[in-house]
Amino acid sequence: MVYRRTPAVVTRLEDNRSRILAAARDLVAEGGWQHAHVASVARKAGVATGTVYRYFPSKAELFAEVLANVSRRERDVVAAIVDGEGTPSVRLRGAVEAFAKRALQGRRLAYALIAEPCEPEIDRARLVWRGALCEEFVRIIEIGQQQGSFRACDARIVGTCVVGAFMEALVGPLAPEDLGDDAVAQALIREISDTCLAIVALSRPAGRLRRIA
Amino acid sequence: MVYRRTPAVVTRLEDNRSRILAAARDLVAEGGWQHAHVASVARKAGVATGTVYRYFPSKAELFAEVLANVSRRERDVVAAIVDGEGTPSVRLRGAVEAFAKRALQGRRLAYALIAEPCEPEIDRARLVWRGALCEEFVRIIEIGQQQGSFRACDARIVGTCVVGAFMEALVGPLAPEDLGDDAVAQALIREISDTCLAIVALSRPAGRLRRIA
Amino acid sequence: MVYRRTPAVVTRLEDNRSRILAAARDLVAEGGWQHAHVASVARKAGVATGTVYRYFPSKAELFAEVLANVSRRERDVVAAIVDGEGTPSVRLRGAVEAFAKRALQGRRLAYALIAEPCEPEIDRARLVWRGALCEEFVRIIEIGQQQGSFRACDARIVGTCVVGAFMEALVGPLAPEDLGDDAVAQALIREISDTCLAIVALSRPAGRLRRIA
Amino acid sequence: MVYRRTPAVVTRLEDNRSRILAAARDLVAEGGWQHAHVASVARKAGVATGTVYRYFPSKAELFAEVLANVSRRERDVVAAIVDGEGTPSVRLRGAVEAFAKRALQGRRLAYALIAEPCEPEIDRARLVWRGALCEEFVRIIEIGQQQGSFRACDARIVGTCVVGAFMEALVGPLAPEDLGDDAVAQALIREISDTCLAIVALSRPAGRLRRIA
DNA sequence: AATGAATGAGAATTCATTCAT
DNA sequence: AATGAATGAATTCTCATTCAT
Repeated sequence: MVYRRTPAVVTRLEDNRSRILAAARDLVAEGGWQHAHVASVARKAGVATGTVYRYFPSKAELFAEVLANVSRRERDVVAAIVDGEGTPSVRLRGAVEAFAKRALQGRRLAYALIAEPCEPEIDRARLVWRGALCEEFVRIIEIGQQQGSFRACDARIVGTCVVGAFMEALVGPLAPEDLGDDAVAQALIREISDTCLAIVALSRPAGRLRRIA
Repeated sequence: MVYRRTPAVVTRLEDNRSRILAAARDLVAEGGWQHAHVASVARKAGVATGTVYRYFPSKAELFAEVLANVSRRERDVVAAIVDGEGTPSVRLRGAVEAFAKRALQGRRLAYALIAEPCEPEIDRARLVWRGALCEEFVRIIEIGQQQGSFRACDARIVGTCVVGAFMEALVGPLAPEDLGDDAVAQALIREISDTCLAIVALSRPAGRLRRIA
Repeated sequence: MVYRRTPAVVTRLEDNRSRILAAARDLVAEGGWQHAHVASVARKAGVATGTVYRYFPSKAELFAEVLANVSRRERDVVAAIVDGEGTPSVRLRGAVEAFAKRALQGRRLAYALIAEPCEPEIDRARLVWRGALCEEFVRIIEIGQQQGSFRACDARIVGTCVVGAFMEALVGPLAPEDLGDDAVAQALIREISDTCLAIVALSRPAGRLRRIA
Repeated sequence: MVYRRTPAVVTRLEDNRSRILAAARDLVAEGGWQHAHVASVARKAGVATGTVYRYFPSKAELFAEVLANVSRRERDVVAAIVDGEGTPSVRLRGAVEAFAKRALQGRRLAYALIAEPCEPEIDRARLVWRGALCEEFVRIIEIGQQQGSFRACDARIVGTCVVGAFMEALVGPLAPEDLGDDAVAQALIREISDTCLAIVALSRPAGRLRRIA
C-alpha cells in the first residue's frame, strides 16, 4: 500500500505497462491482428494474462493504445515536416517520403495499423489517428493553395486521396513485396512522392486541356 | 434428375443458392465480416445452417464467392469503360466515376470487400479481385502513355496509387459519411476523378518545376 | 399402385435393394465404417438418399444386413466343412484355412465386419454372427472331443480362443500388412492353422508336464 | 511461477489434469468411445469444456493418453512377469492370468482400449500399445523356444494368436458376461491360460500326428 | 416409388475475461 | 500487485433422417 508511491514500484508498474504495450506492438508487427491474443501478449511480455487486465480494461483498449502510440509518432514526424522549411511542394514530398521510409521498415505493423481492421473498437482508434495523419496532409495542401503553388481543390478530399494513394502503394495488399533491395525501395518511394505531388500540381488535368483545346 | 429440367425446380435450386449468397452479401453490407457468421447467413436466407453447406463447402468459400461476384462486376464495368471509346483521359475519368457511383450505393459492402479483411482464405480471394481491378487502371494508364496523353511513370505503381486514392476517398474510414445529398456526392465524385486525372496528367510535378526554374 | 405386382417392378425393387446392399458392402470394404455414410451408399448405388430409406428403416439396419449377409456366407462355408468329411483335426484345419483364405481376399471388409465396431446397433448384429461362426468351431471341437481326438476342455471357451487366435492373426491390427506375395500368405495361413490345431491337441500343455514331472 | 512449487497448487493442477483423465477413462469404461465426448468428460470431471483444452490439445490426444496410461500399465505388468522367475511355461501362464485378472475388473474399458476403434488418431495410439503388449508375448515365446520348452514356430504370428485368443475369450463380444461369481471367473482364466499354453506346447499338432501315424 | 434438398441437433474447438489465491 | 487456471459463450461443420414434389 505504502509502496505504491515509492519510485521503485512506480517504475515496476510502468515497466510492466510498457512491456505489455511493446509486446502487443511486436505481436501485431509480426502477425497482424490475427495472432494478437491477450494470452500471447502476456506471454511475450513475461507477465500473467490477468496482469494485462490490471493495466488495460480490455483487449480493445490495449491495442487501441498500441495503435495510438505508433500513429502519433508518425503523425508527429509528418507534422514536423509540414511545419518546417521549404516550399509546399518540398514539404509535401518530404512528408510522403518520410512516412514511406518509416512504413517500409515495418510494413506488417504499418499494414495492420493502417489498413487491417479487426475489432470495431480498435477500428475507432485507428480512425482517429488516420484522421490526424490525413489532417497534416490537408494542412500542407491548404498552405500550398494559399501560396499559389497548388491547384484549387477541396483540400480535405484531395488530402484523403493523397493518403490513400501512398498507403495503397506502400502497404496495401497490392504493394510490391520484395523490397529487400534498397534501390528498388528508393525508386518506389520516388515514384510515390512524384505521384503525390502530381495530385496537387498546378497544371490542369489532361482531360480538361483537351476539352478546352 | 428429371426434376432438374423443370423450370420450377431449377428456379428453386438457384433460388436457395442465390438467397444464401444474397444473405451473405447483405450481412457483409450491413455489418462487415464481423457479423458474417454462417448461422446468421442461414437465418437471413431462411434456411437451416446445414443447407448452406449443401451449396458451399465452407464459410470461406461462400464469402469468397460473394466477394468474387461483387468484385467481378465492378471489374467488368471498369474494364468495359477502359476498352471503350474516348481519349484515355475520358476513359480514366469514366472508369473512376463509374466505380465511384456504384461504390457509393453500398459503401459498407464496398469497404468490406475492398479493405476489411478477416479470414486469410477470404483475404486471398480479395487480393485476386483487387488486383484485377487495379490491372484495369494500369491498362488505361499504359494506353494513355502510348498515345502520349499521360506522363511517363511506372504504370503499375501509379495505377496502385490511383486505386488507393479513389478508394480511400470513397469508402475508406475517412470518407465523408453524409452523402445523402446527391449534389454532395456528385461533387465528391468530380473531385476524385479530377484528382485521379491529375495523377497521370502530362505536366511535370510542381515541385520539380520550381527547382528547375 | 397396380404396378407393384408386375414382375418388372418387383425386379426393379429387388434390383435397387441389392444395389444398395452391394454399395454399402463395397464402401465398408473400401474404407471401413468411417466412410460408410448413407449419402455415399446412395451415390454409389445410383439412387437417391431417400430411396435407401424406402428399403431400410435406418442406417443401422442397412449395415446390419450387410454384415449379416457376409457373415452368413462365411458361417455357411465353415459349417459345411465342419459337417464334412475327415477327422476332426482335418476339418478344424480346413475350416480355419477356408476362413483365412476368404478373409485375406477382402481384409478391410473382414476387419470391419469382425473387429471394427461403430454404432451399437450394428455391433449387436455383429455379435450375433460372430457367435454363429464361433458356434461352428465349438461344434467341431465337441466332435473331436467325443471322438477322443481333442483334449478335454470347455469347448465354448476354447472355441472362442480359436476364433480370437486366427482373427487376430489374420485381420487384427497387428496382422502383417504385406500379403501381396501368395507364398507369404500361404505360410501365414499354415502357421495359423497349426496354431489352432495346437489349441485343441491332445497332449497336455507343457506347463503341466513339467509340474507332474 | 512461484506458486508452482507450493504443494497446494501442484496438487490442484495435477488434480484437475488427473480428474479429466480419470473422467475420460471412466466414461470410456462405461460406454466406450461412443459416449466419450469432450463435453461429457468436462461435466464428469466437474470442469468447463475449455479447461480440458488447457491440459490436452485435442480430444484425440486426451484419449490417446487415457489409452496409453492404461495400456502401459498392462504392458508393464506383463513385461515384469515375462522378465521374472520360473520356466517359460510358468511365466506365459502367469502373464496371461495377470492380464486376465486385471482385464476382468474393467471389461468395458479393456474392450474399448483393445478392440473398439473410433477416431483414427486414437486408433494409432492403440496400435502402438497393443503392439507393445503383443511384443511381450512374442518375447516369452522366443525364450521358451531357446530353452527348448516351446515348439518351433513363427513367434510373431503365434504371439499374435495368443493375444487374440485370450483377448477374445476375455473381453471380446463373445466373452461370457456374467462373471460376478469369482469361481466362474477363476475357471475361465484357468481355461484360457491352459489354452495359451497349449498353443506353444511342444507336442506336435494332432492333425499331423494322425496323418503320420 | 423415387427424388434429393432441407433439416437441425450435436460435436470439437477458441479465447476474452474473471477471480481465488 | 501478480498470478494463471478456469470459465463458457460462440462458432464452424457433419450427417442421419424427413418430406414435398
